[in-house]
Amino acid sequence: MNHLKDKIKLDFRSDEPLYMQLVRQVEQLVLTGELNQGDQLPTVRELATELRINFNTVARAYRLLDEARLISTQRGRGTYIWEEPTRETVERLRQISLAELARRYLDEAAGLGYDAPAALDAVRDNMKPGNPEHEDVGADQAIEVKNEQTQQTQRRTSGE
Amino acid sequence: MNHLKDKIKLDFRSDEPLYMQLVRQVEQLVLTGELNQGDQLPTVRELATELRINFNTVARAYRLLDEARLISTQRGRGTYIWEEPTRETVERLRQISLAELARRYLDEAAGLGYDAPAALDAVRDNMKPGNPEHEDVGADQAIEVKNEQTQQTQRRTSGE
DNA sequence: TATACAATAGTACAAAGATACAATTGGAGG
DNA sequence: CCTCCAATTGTATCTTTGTACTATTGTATA
Repeated sequence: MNHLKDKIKLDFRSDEPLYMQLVRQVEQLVLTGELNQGDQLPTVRELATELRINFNTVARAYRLLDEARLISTQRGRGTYIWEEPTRETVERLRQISLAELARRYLDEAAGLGYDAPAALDAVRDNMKPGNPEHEDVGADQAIEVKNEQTQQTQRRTSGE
Repeated sequence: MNHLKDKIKLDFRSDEPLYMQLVRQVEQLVLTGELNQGDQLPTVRELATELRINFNTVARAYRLLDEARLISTQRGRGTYIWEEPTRETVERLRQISLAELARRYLDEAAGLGYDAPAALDAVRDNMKPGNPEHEDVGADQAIEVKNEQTQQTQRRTSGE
Protein backbone atom coordinates (compact mmCIF):
# COMPACT_ATOMS: atom_id res chain seq x y z
CA MET A 1 0.00 0.00 0.00
CA ASN A 2 1.76 3.05 -1.15
CA HIS A 3 -0.50 5.85 -0.23
CA LEU A 4 1.64 8.86 -0.45
CA LYS A 5 -1.02 10.97 1.11
CA ASP A 6 -0.67 9.05 4.37
CA LYS A 7 3.01 9.85 4.52
CA ILE A 8 2.56 13.55 4.04
CA LYS A 9 1.67 15.78 6.92
CA LEU A 10 1.02 19.41 6.32
CA ASP A 11 1.18 22.00 9.02
CA PHE A 12 -1.15 24.76 8.00
CA ARG A 13 0.10 26.98 10.79
CA SER A 14 3.74 26.73 9.98
CA ASP A 15 5.43 29.72 8.40
CA GLU A 16 6.90 27.34 5.92
CA PRO A 17 4.81 27.46 2.74
CA LEU A 18 2.71 24.44 1.97
CA TYR A 19 4.41 23.77 -1.33
CA MET A 20 7.77 23.84 0.43
CA GLN A 21 6.61 21.39 3.03
CA LEU A 22 5.53 19.15 0.21
CA VAL A 23 8.85 19.45 -1.54
CA ARG A 24 10.80 18.56 1.55
CA GLN A 25 8.66 15.62 2.48
CA VAL A 26 8.61 14.07 -0.96
CA GLU A 27 12.32 14.63 -1.19
CA GLN A 28 12.73 12.83 2.09
CA LEU A 29 10.58 9.92 1.00
CA VAL A 30 12.61 9.48 -2.13
CA LEU A 31 15.95 9.73 -0.40
CA THR A 32 14.95 7.25 2.28
CA GLY A 33 13.82 4.82 -0.35
CA GLU A 34 10.15 4.84 0.56
CA LEU A 35 9.56 5.95 -2.97
CA ASN A 36 11.46 4.19 -5.70
CA GLN A 37 12.37 4.88 -9.27
CA GLY A 38 9.47 4.68 -11.61
CA ASP A 39 6.88 4.86 -8.86
CA GLN A 40 3.92 6.94 -9.85
CA LEU A 41 2.98 9.76 -7.54
CA PRO A 42 -0.61 10.80 -7.03
CA THR A 43 -1.92 13.25 -9.56
CA VAL A 44 -1.83 16.87 -8.54
CA ARG A 45 -5.59 16.90 -8.13
CA GLU A 46 -5.71 13.65 -6.21
CA LEU A 47 -3.09 14.64 -3.70
CA ALA A 48 -4.51 18.12 -3.45
CA THR A 49 -7.93 16.75 -2.61
CA GLU A 50 -6.52 14.46 0.03
CA LEU A 51 -4.55 17.24 1.63
CA ARG A 52 -7.36 19.77 1.27
CA ILE A 53 -5.31 22.22 -0.68
CA ASN A 54 -5.40 23.57 -4.21
CA PHE A 55 -3.96 21.38 -6.91
CA ASN A 56 -1.80 24.23 -8.09
CA THR A 57 0.05 24.12 -4.83
CA VAL A 58 0.85 20.47 -5.42
CA ALA A 59 1.75 21.29 -8.99
CA ARG A 60 4.15 23.90 -7.76
CA ALA A 61 5.86 21.44 -5.46
CA TYR A 62 6.00 18.89 -8.26
CA ARG A 63 7.53 21.46 -10.55
CA LEU A 64 10.32 22.20 -8.11
CA LEU A 65 10.98 18.50 -7.63
CA ASP A 66 10.96 18.07 -11.38
CA GLU A 67 13.50 20.83 -11.86
CA ALA A 68 15.64 19.19 -9.20
CA ARG A 69 15.49 15.98 -11.26
CA LEU A 70 13.90 14.10 -8.44
CA ILE A 71 10.66 13.39 -10.24
CA SER A 72 9.40 13.56 -13.79
CA THR A 73 6.11 15.23 -14.53
CA GLN A 74 4.47 14.36 -17.82
CA ARG A 75 1.39 16.16 -18.96
CA GLY A 76 -1.46 13.83 -19.64
CA ARG A 77 0.38 10.87 -18.16
CA GLY A 78 1.24 11.54 -14.59
CA THR A 79 4.16 12.11 -12.28
CA TYR A 80 6.87 9.57 -11.62
CA ILE A 81 9.95 9.22 -9.52
CA TRP A 82 12.91 10.02 -11.66
CA GLU A 83 14.53 7.08 -13.35
CA GLU A 84 18.22 7.07 -13.81
CA PRO A 85 19.31 6.42 -17.34
CA THR A 86 20.27 2.81 -17.82
CA ARG A 87 23.87 1.82 -17.54
CA GLU A 88 23.99 1.22 -21.27
CA THR A 89 22.60 4.63 -22.01
CA VAL A 90 25.15 6.31 -19.82
CA GLU A 91 27.93 4.29 -21.31
CA ARG A 92 26.76 4.95 -24.81
CA LEU A 93 26.57 8.65 -24.21
CA ARG A 94 29.96 8.68 -22.62
CA GLN A 95 31.54 7.02 -25.58
CA ILE A 96 30.06 9.29 -28.16
CA SER A 97 32.28 12.21 -28.86
CA LEU A 98 31.06 15.51 -30.08
CA ALA A 99 32.83 14.89 -33.34
CA GLU A 100 30.92 11.69 -33.87
CA LEU A 101 27.73 13.50 -33.10
CA ALA A 102 28.58 16.17 -35.62
CA ARG A 103 29.45 13.64 -38.28
CA ARG A 104 26.24 11.83 -37.71
CA TYR A 105 24.31 15.04 -37.99
CA LEU A 106 25.99 15.86 -41.27
CA ASP A 107 25.23 12.40 -42.55
CA GLU A 108 21.60 12.67 -41.68
CA ALA A 109 21.36 16.08 -43.26
CA ALA A 110 23.01 14.67 -46.37
CA GLY A 111 20.42 11.94 -46.35
CA LEU A 112 17.81 14.64 -46.63
CA GLY A 113 19.66 16.19 -49.52
CA TYR A 114 21.41 19.01 -47.76
CA ASP A 115 25.07 19.71 -48.22
CA ALA A 116 27.39 20.51 -45.36
CA PRO A 117 27.19 24.31 -45.58
CA ALA A 118 23.41 24.15 -45.46
CA ALA A 119 23.61 21.89 -42.43
CA LEU A 120 26.01 24.30 -40.79
CA ASP A 121 23.62 27.15 -41.40
CA ALA A 122 20.79 25.18 -39.88
CA VAL A 123 22.76 24.68 -36.70
CA ARG A 124 23.56 28.35 -36.55
CA ASP A 125 19.92 29.23 -37.10
CA ASN A 126 18.80 26.96 -34.32
CA MET A 127 21.13 28.05 -31.59
CA LYS A 128 18.94 30.60 -29.92
CA PRO A 129 20.41 33.49 -28.01
CA GLY A 130 18.72 32.66 -24.73
CA ASN A 131 20.13 29.21 -24.73
CA PRO A 132 19.93 27.22 -21.54
CA GLU A 133 23.20 26.99 -19.75
CA HIS A 134 23.19 23.44 -18.61
CA GLU A 135 22.90 23.58 -14.90
CA ASP A 136 24.64 21.00 -12.83
CA VAL A 137 22.60 17.92 -12.27
CA GLY A 138 23.98 16.94 -8.93
CA ALA A 139 21.91 14.26 -7.30
CA ASP A 140 21.96 15.48 -3.76
CA GLN A 141 21.69 19.11 -4.48
CA ALA A 142 19.40 21.09 -2.27
CA ILE A 143 16.15 22.18 -3.73
CA GLU A 144 15.92 25.87 -4.01
CA VAL A 145 12.94 28.07 -4.07
CA LYS A 146 12.68 30.20 -7.09
CA ASN A 147 10.39 33.09 -6.61
CA GLU A 148 10.40 34.18 -10.16
CA GLN A 149 9.42 31.94 -12.98
CA THR A 150 12.38 30.13 -14.35
CA GLN A 151 11.31 29.14 -17.76
CA GLN A 152 14.51 27.40 -18.72
CA THR A 153 15.05 23.80 -17.94
CA GLN A 154 13.76 21.99 -20.91
CA ARG A 155 14.73 18.50 -20.29
CA ARG A 156 16.23 16.25 -22.84
CA THR A 157 17.52 13.11 -21.43
CA SER A 158 17.31 10.95 -24.44
CA GLY A 159 14.72 8.64 -23.15
CA GLU A 160 14.85 5.03 -22.10
CA MET B 1 12.38 -6.97 -41.70
CA ASN B 2 11.57 -3.33 -41.26
CA HIS B 3 10.55 -2.87 -37.71
CA LEU B 4 9.52 0.71 -37.45
CA LYS B 5 9.38 0.49 -33.73
CA ASP B 6 13.12 0.02 -33.58
CA LYS B 7 13.68 3.24 -35.45
CA ILE B 8 11.49 5.34 -33.24
CA LYS B 9 12.78 6.76 -30.02
CA LEU B 10 10.47 8.65 -27.75
CA ASP B 11 11.69 10.97 -25.07
CA PHE B 12 9.04 11.05 -22.39
CA ARG B 13 10.72 13.90 -20.63
CA SER B 14 10.96 16.16 -23.60
CA ASP B 15 8.67 19.13 -23.73
CA GLU B 16 7.83 18.13 -27.25
CA PRO B 17 4.57 16.17 -27.32
CA LEU B 18 4.85 12.48 -27.97
CA TYR B 19 2.62 12.60 -31.02
CA MET B 20 4.78 15.35 -32.47
CA GLN B 21 7.92 13.34 -31.90
CA LEU B 22 6.26 10.53 -33.78
CA VAL B 23 5.29 12.77 -36.67
CA ARG B 24 8.78 14.12 -37.05
CA GLN B 25 10.46 10.78 -36.88
CA VAL B 26 8.16 9.10 -39.36
CA GLU B 27 8.59 12.07 -41.67
CA GLN B 28 12.29 11.68 -41.45
CA LEU B 29 12.20 7.97 -42.11
CA VAL B 30 10.16 8.56 -45.22
CA LEU B 31 12.32 11.38 -46.47
CA THR B 32 15.52 9.50 -45.92
CA GLY B 33 14.09 6.60 -47.81
CA GLU B 34 14.00 4.17 -44.92
CA LEU B 35 10.30 3.89 -45.55
CA ASN B 36 9.07 3.59 -49.09
CA GLN B 37 5.86 3.99 -50.98
CA GLY B 38 3.33 1.37 -50.19
CA ASP B 39 5.11 0.16 -47.10
CA GLN B 40 2.70 -0.68 -44.37
CA LEU B 41 3.24 0.99 -41.04
CA PRO B 42 2.47 -0.80 -37.81
CA THR B 43 -1.12 -0.55 -36.68
CA VAL B 44 -1.83 2.14 -34.16
CA ARG B 45 -2.24 -0.45 -31.45
CA GLU B 46 0.88 -2.36 -32.38
CA LEU B 47 3.13 0.66 -32.39
CA ALA B 48 1.50 2.04 -29.29
CA THR B 49 2.14 -1.15 -27.41
CA GLU B 50 5.75 -1.22 -28.46
CA LEU B 51 6.28 2.36 -27.41
CA ARG B 52 4.28 2.00 -24.21
CA ILE B 53 1.87 4.75 -25.06
CA ASN B 54 -1.82 4.95 -25.80
CA PHE B 55 -2.84 3.99 -29.30
CA ASN B 56 -4.71 7.22 -29.65
CA THR B 57 -1.45 9.06 -29.43
CA VAL B 58 -0.19 7.06 -32.38
CA ALA B 59 -3.48 7.65 -34.17
CA ARG B 60 -3.03 11.36 -33.63
CA ALA B 61 0.38 11.27 -35.24
CA TYR B 62 -0.92 9.16 -38.11
CA ARG B 63 -3.75 11.58 -38.68
CA LEU B 64 -1.37 14.50 -38.97
CA LEU B 65 0.83 12.57 -41.36
CA ASP B 66 -2.26 11.61 -43.32
CA GLU B 67 -3.35 15.21 -43.59
CA ALA B 68 0.14 16.06 -44.79
CA ARG B 69 -0.34 13.44 -47.51
CA LEU B 70 2.66 11.53 -46.35
CA ILE B 71 0.80 8.41 -45.35
CA SER B 72 -2.62 6.96 -46.00
CA THR B 73 -4.65 5.71 -43.09
CA GLN B 74 -7.49 3.35 -43.94
CA ARG B 75 -9.92 2.25 -41.33
CA GLY B 76 -10.11 -1.49 -41.06
CA ARG B 77 -7.13 -1.98 -43.34
CA GLY B 78 -4.06 -0.30 -42.01
CA THR B 79 -1.70 2.54 -42.66
CA TYR B 80 0.55 2.87 -45.67
CA ILE B 81 3.15 5.22 -46.99
CA TRP B 82 1.51 7.55 -49.47
CA GLU B 83 1.94 6.66 -53.09
CA GLU B 84 3.38 9.80 -54.43
CA PRO B 85 4.32 12.76 -52.28
CA THR B 86 4.33 15.94 -54.27
CA ARG B 87 7.55 17.75 -54.82
CA GLU B 88 6.37 20.66 -52.71
CA THR B 89 5.48 18.36 -49.85
CA VAL B 90 8.87 16.79 -49.98
CA GLU B 91 10.59 20.12 -50.11
CA ARG B 92 8.60 21.55 -47.25
CA LEU B 93 9.22 18.55 -45.07
CA ARG B 94 12.87 18.49 -45.93
CA GLN B 95 13.26 22.00 -44.60
CA ILE B 96 11.34 21.29 -41.46
CA SER B 97 13.38 18.18 -40.94
CA LEU B 98 16.68 19.95 -41.28
CA ALA B 99 15.77 22.48 -38.64
CA GLU B 100 14.57 19.73 -36.41
CA LEU B 101 17.70 17.74 -37.05
CA ALA B 102 19.80 20.72 -36.08
CA ARG B 103 17.87 21.27 -32.90
CA ARG B 104 18.21 17.68 -31.94
CA TYR B 105 21.91 17.77 -32.62
CA LEU B 106 22.27 20.80 -30.38
CA ASP B 107 20.26 19.09 -27.69
CA GLU B 108 22.37 15.98 -27.81
CA ALA B 109 25.53 18.01 -27.71
CA ALA B 110 24.17 19.88 -24.72
CA GLY B 111 23.46 16.55 -23.10
CA LEU B 112 27.14 15.76 -23.42
CA GLY B 113 27.99 19.04 -21.81
CA TYR B 114 28.83 21.06 -24.89
CA ASP B 115 27.33 24.47 -25.49
CA ALA B 116 25.98 25.60 -28.82
CA PRO B 117 29.11 27.36 -30.08
CA ALA B 118 31.15 24.26 -29.39
CA ALA B 119 28.62 22.19 -31.26
CA LEU B 120 28.75 24.60 -34.15
CA ASP B 121 32.52 24.35 -34.27
CA ALA B 122 32.32 20.59 -34.27
CA VAL B 123 30.15 20.66 -37.35
CA ARG B 124 32.53 23.04 -39.04
CA ASP B 125 35.48 20.84 -38.19
CA ASN B 126 33.83 17.76 -39.55
CA MET B 127 32.78 19.21 -42.86
CA LYS B 128 36.34 19.88 -43.88
CA PRO B 129 37.44 18.49 -47.22
CA GLY B 130 38.65 14.98 -47.11
CA ASN B 131 35.35 13.77 -45.87
CA PRO B 132 34.06 11.88 -48.86
CA GLU B 133 30.57 11.20 -47.65
CA HIS B 134 29.42 14.77 -47.86
CA GLU B 135 29.10 15.09 -51.53
CA ASP B 136 26.01 16.96 -52.56
CA VAL B 137 23.12 14.67 -53.13
CA GLY B 138 20.19 15.84 -55.11
CA ALA B 139 16.83 16.27 -53.55
CA ASP B 140 15.27 13.61 -55.72
CA GLN B 141 17.59 11.07 -54.28
CA ALA B 142 15.91 10.97 -50.95
CA ILE B 143 12.56 9.89 -52.23
CA GLU B 144 12.21 8.21 -55.50
CA VAL B 145 8.95 8.05 -57.28
CA LYS B 146 8.03 4.61 -58.32
CA ASN B 147 5.13 4.06 -60.62
CA GLU B 148 5.07 0.41 -59.94
CA GLN B 149 1.86 -0.68 -58.34
CA THR B 150 1.93 -1.84 -54.79
CA GLN B 151 0.30 -4.90 -53.46
CA GLN B 152 -2.93 -3.33 -52.47
CA THR B 153 -5.33 -0.96 -54.01
CA GLN B 154 -5.00 2.24 -52.14
CA ARG B 155 -8.22 3.68 -51.05
CA ARG B 156 -8.15 6.89 -49.26
CA THR B 157 -10.15 7.66 -46.24
CA SER B 158 -9.41 11.30 -46.28
CA GLY B 159 -10.28 12.39 -49.77
CA GLU B 160 -7.62 13.43 -52.17
C1' DT C 1 -4.02 52.92 5.91
C1' DA C 2 -1.54 51.90 1.78
C1' DT C 3 1.69 49.32 -0.79
C1' DA C 4 4.17 45.36 -2.16
C1' DC C 5 4.87 40.78 -2.58
C1' DA C 6 4.63 35.90 -1.74
C1' DA C 7 1.36 32.04 -1.22
C1' DT C 8 -2.60 30.11 -2.68
C1' DA C 9 -6.75 29.57 -5.47
C1' DG C 10 -9.43 29.96 -10.01
C1' DT C 11 -9.91 29.37 -14.86
C1' DA C 12 -8.75 27.90 -19.25
C1' DC C 13 -6.16 24.90 -22.03
C1' DA C 14 -3.19 21.19 -24.27
C1' DA C 15 -1.40 16.39 -24.18
C1' DA C 16 -2.35 11.81 -23.41
C1' DG C 17 -5.46 8.04 -22.13
C1' DA C 18 -10.07 5.30 -22.02
C1' DT C 19 -13.98 3.76 -24.17
C1' DA C 20 -17.22 2.96 -27.53
C1' DC C 21 -17.92 2.82 -32.43
C1' DA C 22 -17.58 2.05 -37.65
C1' DA C 23 -15.24 0.11 -41.76
C1' DT C 24 -12.77 -3.74 -43.66
C1' DT C 25 -11.22 -8.33 -43.94
C1' DG C 26 -11.33 -13.22 -43.75
C1' DG C 27 -13.04 -17.54 -42.53
C1' DA C 28 -16.98 -20.81 -41.20
C1' DG C 29 -21.15 -22.80 -42.53
C1' DG C 30 -24.77 -23.03 -45.62
C1' DC D 1 -20.77 -18.47 -54.26
C1' DC D 2 -23.26 -16.28 -50.37
C1' DT D 3 -24.21 -14.86 -45.77
C1' DC D 4 -22.95 -14.17 -41.34
C1' DC D 5 -19.92 -13.03 -37.80
C1' DA D 6 -15.78 -12.34 -35.27
C1' DA D 7 -11.37 -10.14 -35.40
C1' DT D 8 -8.73 -6.30 -36.81
C1' DT D 9 -8.07 -1.58 -37.83
C1' DG D 10 -8.73 3.34 -37.69
C1' DT D 11 -12.17 7.14 -35.69
C1' DA D 12 -14.86 9.97 -32.58
C1' DT D 13 -15.63 11.71 -28.19
C1' DC D 14 -14.98 12.35 -23.60
C1' DT D 15 -12.04 12.08 -19.40
C1' DT D 16 -7.77 12.54 -17.00
C1' DT D 17 -3.62 14.96 -16.16
C1' DG D 18 -0.23 18.56 -15.95
C1' DT D 19 0.65 23.67 -17.43
C1' DA D 20 0.04 28.59 -17.96
C1' DC D 21 -1.88 32.53 -16.67
C1' DT D 22 -4.76 35.39 -13.74
C1' DA D 23 -7.06 36.62 -9.47
C1' DT D 24 -7.36 36.63 -4.64
C1' DT D 25 -5.64 36.48 -0.01
C1' DG D 26 -2.67 37.32 3.74
C1' DT D 27 1.16 39.55 5.82
C1' DA D 28 5.02 42.51 6.39
C1' DT D 29 6.43 47.19 6.06
C1' DA D 30 6.43 52.13 5.08
